[in-house]
Amino acid sequence: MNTLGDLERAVLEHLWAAGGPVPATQLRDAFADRGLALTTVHTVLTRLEQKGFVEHDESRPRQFRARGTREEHVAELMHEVLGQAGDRQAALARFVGSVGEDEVRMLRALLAASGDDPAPR
Amino acid sequence: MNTLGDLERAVLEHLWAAGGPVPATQLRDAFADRGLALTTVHTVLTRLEQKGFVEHDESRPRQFRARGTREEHVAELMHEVLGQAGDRQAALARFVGSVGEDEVRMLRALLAASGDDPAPR
DNA sequence: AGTGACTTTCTACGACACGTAGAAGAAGCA
DNA sequence: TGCTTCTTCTACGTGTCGTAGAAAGTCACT
Repeated sequence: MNTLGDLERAVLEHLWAAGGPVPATQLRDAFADRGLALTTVHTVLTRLEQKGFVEHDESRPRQFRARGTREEHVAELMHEVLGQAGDRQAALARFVGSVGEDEVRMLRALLAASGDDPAPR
Repeated sequence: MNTLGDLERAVLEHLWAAGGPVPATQLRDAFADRGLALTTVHTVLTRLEQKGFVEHDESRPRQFRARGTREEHVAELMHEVLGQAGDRQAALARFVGSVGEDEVRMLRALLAASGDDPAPR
């Protein structure tokens, strides 16, 4: 399922934030506080790629980028988690019940908007 | 966060399904197909207890039970996951957007029900 | 009180994931 | 061609998890 280590997550987070493609060296510099070796960054990127979270092009200094956005990822994870519930309705009810006031409004708006609209992207 | 191994998860699942308190021997028998030793079950239960998922009483053959329901757990996980999103609204939008037709209706009902009611608990 | 059965605790080992990186090979540039 | 940088290969240390043996504790019954 979704097992990402701390560094893996941090790197993926950085790629999400970057938006565009990023060379490994830039990631190493971004985590300068940890003093990571470039090979370490490469290893992590390779593992993230194996897990399907990252891809790279074939330019000389390779450019890495996240596949999908952080929000897509989160939504997907929420689905996976919800899938673990025996009673989906009950789980959704609890989720909605413990969500903030503002978020409830947000949800109402979203549900109203996607009224009979099929495939809202 | 949410790191449960396969066996840990299976045991917790069983406790959730059982509803009530369960002795370790019963769990061992429930997983007879795996031929687990009783001590193995105890180890797993102890670890689950350390992680806050399980508790036991002090009766002679100890009775173990899950803290909280599976649905509570799922709802909590969904919150944790949502918390990882930078843009909560975008994540929620994606989540809602990719949820089934029936579940959308369910959500509408839930949101309508908890109208202006504060603290649904 | 003593013995046998069952329960709980302690300790440990193998497997695997992850953080970490050195060493070697490949590619580009001066 | 030689130097520099990038990429791949391999590996080690640590932590978690599945697994369980050994030891210590508790109970019931004779």
